[in-house]
Amino acid sequence: MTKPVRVRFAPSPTGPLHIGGVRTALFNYLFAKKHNGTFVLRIEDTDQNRYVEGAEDYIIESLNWCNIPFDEGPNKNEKFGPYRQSERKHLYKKYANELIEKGHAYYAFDTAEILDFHRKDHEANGKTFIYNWHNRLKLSNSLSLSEDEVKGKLDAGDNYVIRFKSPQDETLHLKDIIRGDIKIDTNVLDDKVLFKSDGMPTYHLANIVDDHLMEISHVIRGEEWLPSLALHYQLYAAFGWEAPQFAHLPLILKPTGKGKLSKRDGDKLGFPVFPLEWTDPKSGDVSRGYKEDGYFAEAMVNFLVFLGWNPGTEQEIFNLDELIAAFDLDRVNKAGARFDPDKIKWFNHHYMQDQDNYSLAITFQNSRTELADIDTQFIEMVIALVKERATFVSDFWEMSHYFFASPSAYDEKASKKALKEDTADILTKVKELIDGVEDFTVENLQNTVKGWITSNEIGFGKVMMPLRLALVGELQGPDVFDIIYMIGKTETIKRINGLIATT
RNA sequence: GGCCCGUUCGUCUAUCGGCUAGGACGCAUGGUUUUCAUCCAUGUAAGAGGGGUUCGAUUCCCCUACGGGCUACCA
Repeated sequence: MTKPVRVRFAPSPTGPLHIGGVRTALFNYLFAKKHNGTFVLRIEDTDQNRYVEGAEDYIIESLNWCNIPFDEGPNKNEKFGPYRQSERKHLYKKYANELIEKGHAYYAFDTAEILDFHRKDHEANGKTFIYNWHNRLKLSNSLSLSEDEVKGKLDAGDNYVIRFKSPQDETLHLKDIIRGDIKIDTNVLDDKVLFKSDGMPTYHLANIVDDHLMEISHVIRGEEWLPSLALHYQLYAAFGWEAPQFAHLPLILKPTGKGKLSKRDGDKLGFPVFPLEWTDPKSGDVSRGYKEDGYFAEAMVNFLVFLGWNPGTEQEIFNLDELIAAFDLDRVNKAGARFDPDKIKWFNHHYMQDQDNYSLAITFQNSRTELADIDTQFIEMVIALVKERATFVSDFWEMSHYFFASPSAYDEKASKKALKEDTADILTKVKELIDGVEDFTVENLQNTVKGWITSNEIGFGKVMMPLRLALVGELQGPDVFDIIYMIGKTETIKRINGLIATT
């Protein structure tokens, strides 16, 4: 009997969740669902200085919008709660003390200034300052100081941190599901701070303690955590706990240029890097979101899942259930993936076709004041006609405004192409033909006009192009007879007259 | 600088020693639509370099180069 699968997504509420975080959450979610497991959300807010108002709500709303809600988390199935580390503060000190008692950790009293001095000094000499076995006895800590001195400092209320005592001359064998075996020489590791002088644990301690307490079976996180894996392994060993399995996901890189996709790339590169729009509570700056930019959550999820993973088949379109069935950590890539804004548009166009026309109509109607008084069912019919060429709901107006209002001008290039000397005469005749159609259906309109064209050997272009120009104002859009049917006989005649008047 | 991870078309990727290196996005061309787009078809374009191992390496190993991450009392 294997342990039940429990995974967690553990973001820090320091701002809006960016697209890389969404992908990490998504992989966790898929893995959990695939194995009938539990997807936990834990808020890692141990750094009080970086806490941002509203970020936690934003994270939760984002997961919900993406349809990857957590099973356990703040205010939800709090079996192992609380799920905010700030609310678990009282827990961590005990574990830090346990490590000290076991000889795996120690008090350190060095000030930030002195450490900074050492770092700069080393850097100036082309070296790196590492706080570990080779110099810890020369620094101020419970390993270098006498018992009395340590007690004195502690009793005096001096600031202290608790550091992990990284061993000397050991080789660690780490396992990663995606990357395989990794060997690390402990001599290059530093004595990481586990417990800060402000009474809060660092990420490392809190993370291990909580993953253990919350019975996390698999830690699926970004590759930026790989360097910390050695420490985390040692922490589990020091506590005598069984470590979860680890999987470090490849990073998402900028579309062009160097480095990983960052929060600031959004406005710079002209596409959103956040799932939802975000207004910075301090500066008031607004960052675009995929939702507000008109992307469908399914499209974003489908796009994101292919960044670093593939099913091994040629299927590209997956709904969430299909993803759950197909997902496998063994098929996650090692190399970072560049973000491709064009491809997510392609997914969006695809998912646009799957959308319900009525829902689209309502969204469209709400987005334009011009449509306030239009019958939603009429809009729905318009959408059915133009949807196949749209990527976003925001494309609709541009490609369908003529269904709702007469063209205000005629496109110059289109006019040149469509208008000939005999155009007025032809349109006059077409107008009469249309006026004469009793049973006003697309089929009747088509038969009438096309029949007339054929029998008079006029040439379709000479008739259809100016007719389209009259109705649309330019040479674009769906079938002319669909447009005529939709706007009706009176309006059609009015628009034809409008064009004739300009010739 | 140190440590760790990586490297197949421009981009996302398939290939788990036998390859005429496949698919998708993008781009180009053609067809459909006597419009524009959609759609369809075709084309374009790749295993970083050098050593091994092997009958045979994109695939396994080593080196180099390049890319990425980490290097805080941040996560």
